[in-house]
Amino acid sequence: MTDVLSELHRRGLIAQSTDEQALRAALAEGPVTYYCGFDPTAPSLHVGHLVQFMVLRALQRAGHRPVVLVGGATGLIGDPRPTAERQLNDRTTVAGWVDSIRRQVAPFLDLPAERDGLATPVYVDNLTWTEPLSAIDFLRDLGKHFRVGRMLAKEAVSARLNSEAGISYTEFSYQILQAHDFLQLHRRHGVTLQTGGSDQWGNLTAGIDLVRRVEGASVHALSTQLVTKSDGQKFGKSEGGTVWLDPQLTSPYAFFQFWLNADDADARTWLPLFSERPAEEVAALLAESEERPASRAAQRALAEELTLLVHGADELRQAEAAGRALFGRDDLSALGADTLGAALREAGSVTVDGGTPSVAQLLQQTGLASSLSDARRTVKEGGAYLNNERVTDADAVPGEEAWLPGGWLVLRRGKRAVAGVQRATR
RNA sequence: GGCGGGUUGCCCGAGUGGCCAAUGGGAGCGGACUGUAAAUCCGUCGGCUUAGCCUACGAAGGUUCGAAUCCUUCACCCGCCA
Repeated sequence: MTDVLSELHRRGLIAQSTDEQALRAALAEGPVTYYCGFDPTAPSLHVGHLVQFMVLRALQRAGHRPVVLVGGATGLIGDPRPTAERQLNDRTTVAGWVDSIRRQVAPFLDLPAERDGLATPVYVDNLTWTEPLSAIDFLRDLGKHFRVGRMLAKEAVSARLNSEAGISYTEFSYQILQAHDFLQLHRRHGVTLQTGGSDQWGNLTAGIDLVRRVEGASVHALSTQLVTKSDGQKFGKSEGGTVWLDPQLTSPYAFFQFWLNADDADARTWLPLFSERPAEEVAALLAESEERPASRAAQRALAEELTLLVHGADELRQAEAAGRALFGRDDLSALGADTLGAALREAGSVTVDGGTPSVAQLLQQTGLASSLSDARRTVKEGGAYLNNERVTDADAVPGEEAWLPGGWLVLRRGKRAVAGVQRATR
């Protein structure tokens, strides 16, 4: 059995762990059943969640057994964020998100299970055991094991107590529910290890304490390093906002572009985190990036590997081709209708029927501009292009000669944001 | 329950009757430079049928020719006291 911990360390994935000697021994001894939870706070997971999958996959590859929890119950309560109280989402919304996230998680672990004969993941929803829990049970059976002093000392809670926002009793209780999850999974599936983000450390240890008190068993926790950006901004945002894993919310093309556009400094720190290539290959790519930054070797490797993982081979091929076509030096009219159409559909496009709208309207309809005012502003700033030519009049309507083969217009905002407009055929 | 402080645009934060769509900083967006990078500089940064109009400063009312600014009530947050 390979030493997973060493791999995880090498890749910079580990932030903290409980007694590493003991954990290493447990992992070496035989298959360990481990879990990681995802709360449904949005319809989709985003790139920030990928770190968790990297850890889950590495453990699975090393012969251990994954359990994936989707927090149908905890999603209704809300894990305290450092800044402010969460807005509660209604039950049907959360239930819908549980389903979509559950489906989204599948390819990460099911595919290796199927293809490489690794352990098949078990999927659970904590609503199963949290919903039937009465207030009496909650307070008597669980509450008694928690000391308020310790709960208050958790960073997530103390940060909020010291902030203007304060904290509600609802969110204060969150750690008890997550600790309960660990206990339930320990009982039901023999789970002895929980992984999660470094911001989850308090919740992870709450679970360990509860299992020890109730079952007298010693279990482990592993937290992942927070992925950062060199300029201090939050990881996982791009021009269009959050980079989602759901292709409906973030197209495979946009996903690919997100990685390709990473800062040099970021790409180098992210590559070991997100790449499952052998260590020597990663080292070679980093060296290449260092010597010839313009090659963007690290960025390319990230874009290719992760698009393949999240969206599959077909989508990767199309995303790559689209990028080549739209950012190529070639004249747009030199592209064939097929290439152009495929690229623009990948980048995002709209169809117009009837009269052609003005440039400003098209910018807004394609989502390149958030409003008509924004579109006009963009044109005024010289940031709007039609078929690679700068547009100067926001109210101008593209003439007959503007339409490219296949009935396409190529609209661009700034250097990178591209969208297609197709004329309806009738 | 009482007293005090607070709630401003994506975020932080000025503004205490007209010159306020609201100073400043950050983020975002665009331009120049580049490598579809970073840094830097410049511009921009509520919406619309864009030389004009509409909606906005926790919510609802009120005073006033005129309110983010004054008054009343409500909601929420923070602190101190019971």
